[in-house]
Amino acid sequence: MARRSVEIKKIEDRSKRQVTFTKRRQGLFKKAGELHSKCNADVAVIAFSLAGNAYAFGDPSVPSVLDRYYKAAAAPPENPAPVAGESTAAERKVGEMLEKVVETRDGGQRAWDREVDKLGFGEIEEVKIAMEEMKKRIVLQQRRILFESSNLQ
Amino acid sequence: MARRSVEIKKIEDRSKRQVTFTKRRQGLFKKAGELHSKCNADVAVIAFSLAGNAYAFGDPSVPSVLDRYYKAAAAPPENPAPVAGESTAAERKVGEMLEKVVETRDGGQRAWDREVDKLGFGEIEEVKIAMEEMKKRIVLQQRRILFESSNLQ
DNA sequence: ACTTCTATATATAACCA
DNA sequence: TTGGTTATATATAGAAG
Repeated sequence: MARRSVEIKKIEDRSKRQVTFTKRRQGLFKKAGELHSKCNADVAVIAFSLAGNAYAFGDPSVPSVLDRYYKAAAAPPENPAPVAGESTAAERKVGEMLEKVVETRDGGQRAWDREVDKLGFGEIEEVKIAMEEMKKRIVLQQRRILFESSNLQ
Repeated sequence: MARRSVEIKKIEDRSKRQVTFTKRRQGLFKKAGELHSKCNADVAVIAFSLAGNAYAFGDPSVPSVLDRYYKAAAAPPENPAPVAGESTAAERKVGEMLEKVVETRDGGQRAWDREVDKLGFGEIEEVKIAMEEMKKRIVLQQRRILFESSNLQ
């Protein structure tokens, strides 16, 4: 690359690091664009500067590539959609509760109540925390949907 | 780069294109990793081959970078995270209910029940349908989280 | 298809403005 | 900060196994 050998270690000097980040980011985006035009491959690159600024590049667009990625990652052909991907026991529990409530379409207003009643006393707090996490995810997901068509930089 | 000049145009020969894609993808991922280690920058790269296979690289991980990206894209500094990005009235209602339940951390097992009781008779069905939609999103989201530590490649 | 192996094109670290 | 210039390090197209 340059006048000295590559030195894979972190650059300490803030100013130099900023310059290097900018140059390498440009190079990375250019490479990504070439991969797209030469190989007709969809590609997206996202990078955050230390300052916290987001830079993104996508061909044909960042959101389209990310959507494709989520679909590919979420539904690998050989795994036919295991019903719940919950990662903790409490989250699994919440998933089960939602399942039950959703299934009870005929049902009284007490569907939620019945599900909650089934919980042991100690589970309540765990489930609430899990619920909180899950709600954050829902909000994130919805923000994502809202910004489906937008592109940074 | 190589023995001839670069030719930005699409490579027609399938076999050559495949080889070029693999080589350039590796190069791109390597560059991304260097950007991370040298500049301490979070970075993600996603590429799809023409065959439709997904390849992803992320430091510190693909999902963490994507989450950061969505937050940055969805919450520009002047919009301080509006609590709900729900798109329908029923989904907004579900969001409010979740909020209430989550807030009642002290609370009895009846938090859900109380929230459901507040609904008008006609709202119940709408809320259930919204819940169903939201649950789908949760499942998708959770599948996504499952792939948090994995790097396709 | 997948590896090495070059010859050469590009990218870029250090300078300098 | 930003934008060149240049000397070198890397990346990679094509070839050959």
